[in-house]
Amino acid sequence: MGRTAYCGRVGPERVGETVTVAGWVHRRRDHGGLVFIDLRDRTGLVQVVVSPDAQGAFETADAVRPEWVVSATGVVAARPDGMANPDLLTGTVEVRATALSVWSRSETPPVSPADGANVDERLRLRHRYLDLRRPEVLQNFVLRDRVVFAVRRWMHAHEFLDVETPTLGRSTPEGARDFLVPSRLQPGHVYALPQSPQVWKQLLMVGGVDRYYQIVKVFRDEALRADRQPEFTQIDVETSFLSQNQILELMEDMVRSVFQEALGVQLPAWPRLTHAEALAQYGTDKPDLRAGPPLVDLTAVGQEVEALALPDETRWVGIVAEAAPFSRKQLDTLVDRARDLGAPGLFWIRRTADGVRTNAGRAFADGGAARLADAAGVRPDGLLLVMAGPTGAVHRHAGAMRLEVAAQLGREAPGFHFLWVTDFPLFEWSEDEHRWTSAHHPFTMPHPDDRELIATDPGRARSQAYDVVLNGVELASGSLRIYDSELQAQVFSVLGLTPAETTSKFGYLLDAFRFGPPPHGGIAFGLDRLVMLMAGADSLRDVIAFPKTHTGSDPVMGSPAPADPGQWAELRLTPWATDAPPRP
RNA sequence: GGAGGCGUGGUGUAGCUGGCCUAACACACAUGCCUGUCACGCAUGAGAUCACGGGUUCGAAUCCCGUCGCCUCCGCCA
Repeated sequence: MGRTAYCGRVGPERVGETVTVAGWVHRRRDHGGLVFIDLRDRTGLVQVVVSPDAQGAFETADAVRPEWVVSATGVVAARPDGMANPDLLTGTVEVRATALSVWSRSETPPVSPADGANVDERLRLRHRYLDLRRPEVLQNFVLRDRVVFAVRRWMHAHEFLDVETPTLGRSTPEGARDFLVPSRLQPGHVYALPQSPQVWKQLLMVGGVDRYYQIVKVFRDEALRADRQPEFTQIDVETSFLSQNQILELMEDMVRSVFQEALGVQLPAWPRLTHAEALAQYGTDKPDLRAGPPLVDLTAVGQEVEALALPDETRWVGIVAEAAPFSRKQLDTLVDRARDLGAPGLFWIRRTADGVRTNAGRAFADGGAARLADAAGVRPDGLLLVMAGPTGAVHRHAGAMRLEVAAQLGREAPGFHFLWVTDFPLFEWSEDEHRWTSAHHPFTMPHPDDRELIATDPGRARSQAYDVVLNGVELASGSLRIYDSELQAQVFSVLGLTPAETTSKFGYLLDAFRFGPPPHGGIAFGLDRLVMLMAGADSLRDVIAFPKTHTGSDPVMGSPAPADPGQWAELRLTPWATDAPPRP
């Protein structure tokens, strides 16, 4: 064996040297009397030339096939005049082989590393080892490594301790569905895989760790999406004795330094919006700042000019865009799309040389459409989309339409647009369960100004919780935590947890809080999402080496798989027949 | 839990308003020829129970029903 050079790094500076390169046969071009082999490894391609003078090697070159593993020894030579390949990093040189060894053979691969990505993704995932041989696939993992390394370097420099927490834990109420692991030693009892190391890291703060981080797998048994996997990796962080503002600044600095180090990108300071501002301006708690200007509040004018006899509290919201790219038909499509979202309707107002055009008909009193366009600052050849409805719903719909418009324009600004969203509500009303639930999690510190509201008007109480949003994707979520047992008990009671339940479910945390818990707070970043966005990928699957499919199965090993009867017996469990009726 | 899309040699697709399909094309593969190619070229050849099950029909890749798998979205995801 004895490789002395990576294929992709055999450059003109090595001309004259004898090297041994090793890797996979990418392509073979056999000219009868002369054989060219493109040899590929992690770093790229280099052309190996085998001529009939090289006895032994020539016969071998005749036999090799794509994806065989070979090594070639030879002199690095400049290519003859006019024979350079500008598409190849190593295109000005070639390795003139004197020896060629076959280390292993390959059957014809089901997905060809040489033939690009245009293959069914499931097949690529099933044979991920073949997919990974493609440099553009591996590249994402090179980036991921750089990101992780940059995070660790920053953390270490800022005195954060990497402390591991258990993977086998306890199921907790609230939040996502847990993955459960049955205990053999204690039949009938289960562990839960962590949805986050939340409670552990709070206990570490009580333990005086002061600054903790961990790059750690977490698990949530919920429906999957392009940006959601059942197991994923968090950059989990917790600190003591810092204000919310200090935490935000620290974390922003961390991400900035990671972008600088891993991508060479200098990020500007991140804007901050409160949750209420985000909803009002973008109709979502994860605004995509690339998708055009914010929503415009047109309530004052809208209420004045509307001729529909809408309720007094109706809010009016506008989206401003260029008109030119939208045909009449596309505008109709937008109206349909708004209905699909559940919005009552969508008016478009188009400003032309000779006034305005609109689909609003008699919805507005005379000149109403023009007045709305004025109020929204629509320029000539501009377009205004107007929606009306109750606060909240109309913003949500308009926010979705804003993204729809941006998608149709196809002009999302490039780059990384971060922001902080702060002051999330403490509670959300669950229609399903008919009770208050935590907007973030049950340990979230209420906003200091809203303590009274917890008892009197929980829905209006804000929390000291914050999110990092990047290009419309929720990238991180965190909060200051409650460290006072009484306050914690009050929050539990709003959530409808009885003292007996809290003792049984969270007693260990409440116990710890009896022994001097420091003020603390933290955050968790979705590492996979971060890398996905940095890589410009569309799916988490592109940045996870062996991802699960949409239905949670692993195409490589074929998990989940039935357990055999002996395993069930050991656990004292009996699986329900899959065709059995749902449990009562 | 719901909506939509897709499933045809190893791969990507065409065919899918039923018979002309004994399923076409490209790539890959095999054999042979070729000393400057780089998606090499040329010639010849092999390779598919059209995802699975059922139905309609004289006749189904094509129409209908169901199942499975994959993808996207809504619900869900503290």
